Amino acid sequence: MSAESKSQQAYRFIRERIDDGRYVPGYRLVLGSIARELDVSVVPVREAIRRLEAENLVTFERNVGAQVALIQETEYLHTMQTLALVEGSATALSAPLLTPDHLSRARAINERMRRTLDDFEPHRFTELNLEFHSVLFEECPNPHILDLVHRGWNRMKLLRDSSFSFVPGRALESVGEHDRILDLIEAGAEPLDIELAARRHRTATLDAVLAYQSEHKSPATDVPDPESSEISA
Amino acid sequence: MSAESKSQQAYRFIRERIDDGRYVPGYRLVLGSIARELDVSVVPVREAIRRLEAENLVTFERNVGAQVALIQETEYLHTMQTLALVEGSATALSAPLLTPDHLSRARAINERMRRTLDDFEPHRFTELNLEFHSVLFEECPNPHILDLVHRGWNRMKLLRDSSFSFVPGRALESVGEHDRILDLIEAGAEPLDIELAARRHRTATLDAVLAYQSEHKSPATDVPDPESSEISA
DNA sequence: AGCCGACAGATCGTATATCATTTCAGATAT
DNA sequence: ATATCTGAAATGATATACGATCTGTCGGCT
Repeated sequence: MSAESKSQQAYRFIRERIDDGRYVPGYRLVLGSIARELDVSVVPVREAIRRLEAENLVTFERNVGAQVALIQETEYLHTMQTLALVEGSATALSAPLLTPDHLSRARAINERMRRTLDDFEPHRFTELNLEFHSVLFEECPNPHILDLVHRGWNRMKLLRDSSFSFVPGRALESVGEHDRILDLIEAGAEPLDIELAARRHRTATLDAVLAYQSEHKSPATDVPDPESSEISA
Repeated sequence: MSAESKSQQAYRFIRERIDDGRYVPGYRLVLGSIARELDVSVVPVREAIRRLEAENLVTFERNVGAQVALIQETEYLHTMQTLALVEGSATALSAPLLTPDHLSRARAINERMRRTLDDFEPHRFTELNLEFHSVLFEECPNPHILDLVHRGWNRMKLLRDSSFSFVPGRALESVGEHDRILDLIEAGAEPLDIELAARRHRTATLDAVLAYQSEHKSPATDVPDPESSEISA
């Protein structure tokens, strides 16, 4: 009894690989290859790719094929701007519903983040950052907004280049802002104040990233060669 | 030379019917029937439905089939809350980019809205309302946020019951708020003030709708009978 | 050498066919 | 009369097959 349809299976298969970076942006998704790898026909794979396309994780061009979405800088800006908006709102909506338990868990995660700064672990820092906000959003009463947050995060993950998500000088400030947001929530601040604080938290990170980028004079995003990231059979 | 793939054709076909109400919420989308009607096979139709599913316009259950999405009251609340958020942001982002031409066009539409109130034309009013905001969003620099606005509108359209989108006593206020928003933009107000004004504009409408609903004691949303809304061949 | 067109391989797009699951009507038993 | 069973019809899910389109390469021409 397969509890999961083959199209769902294909969806998870591809999605997993995009998330963990095995399929980098620009990697070409060939229907036939994926179908063979999963031992299914191309029809369910097409469906899976269509769904990923609707989620903006892959682009699909007629008679050409699909590839993991490439993020351009301007695209990145728009995504982060939207993310700031929905994260701010999600935080404000959740705030009045958070229990002391939530808050203490969030503080604990934040402490761990602080510790990852001593050892230099950008990847772990980023992970914990998502965990931190996930705790805050656990009680979010509006699933739509939560869904938008997740979409934003997924798009962010398409940037494997860590310089897009971690700026050394910025990390400490970020941890401090987390604490301040928790303070606001604990103090029962106005929802709008919480919303704007959370929003600024994201936009400040964005600004830091952009400053860091231009400072380090990174050349334009290059398209990775699909072949070079082929999965070894 | 068909510039449009059959799956896109099927998508537009269904989408059109959902938008204009021929397929009411709850209407069952039978793959085979739609395929025959379009004289294509079921494969492209499935793809089209998957895409609509990703847009939350239809629900698709394994081995059971697809139907036009049903909106529950709580769902409606979440949608409107999200819409208030993204419309507010879209308005604020657009504001500094609007030319006098945009503003005068918006005012003209708003005047027409005022006129529809004399004659009782709720449907026309709702149409013009979308037009009004569309003009404001023409220059929106963030396509993601604009996309979210459109998704919100589409979901709103699933509520064919006009009492969900038009409250007689509220309409006049709404027109007044439009003018006030335009005034703010024209005066070069702070983006945040514009954002909050636009947000309140939507939430106020929502509140009015809910008050109107409970006042008129509408029974719980009922699931329309798919058969009763069959298209006459 | 560089440009252009034809060919071949790869890949996508869709129709058709078959299998699986659900649904529902009608029969049967309690 | 109600509940349950059963089997056929409807519908969805997937595999396979074939045609269409694209892409890149090879050879000829200027």
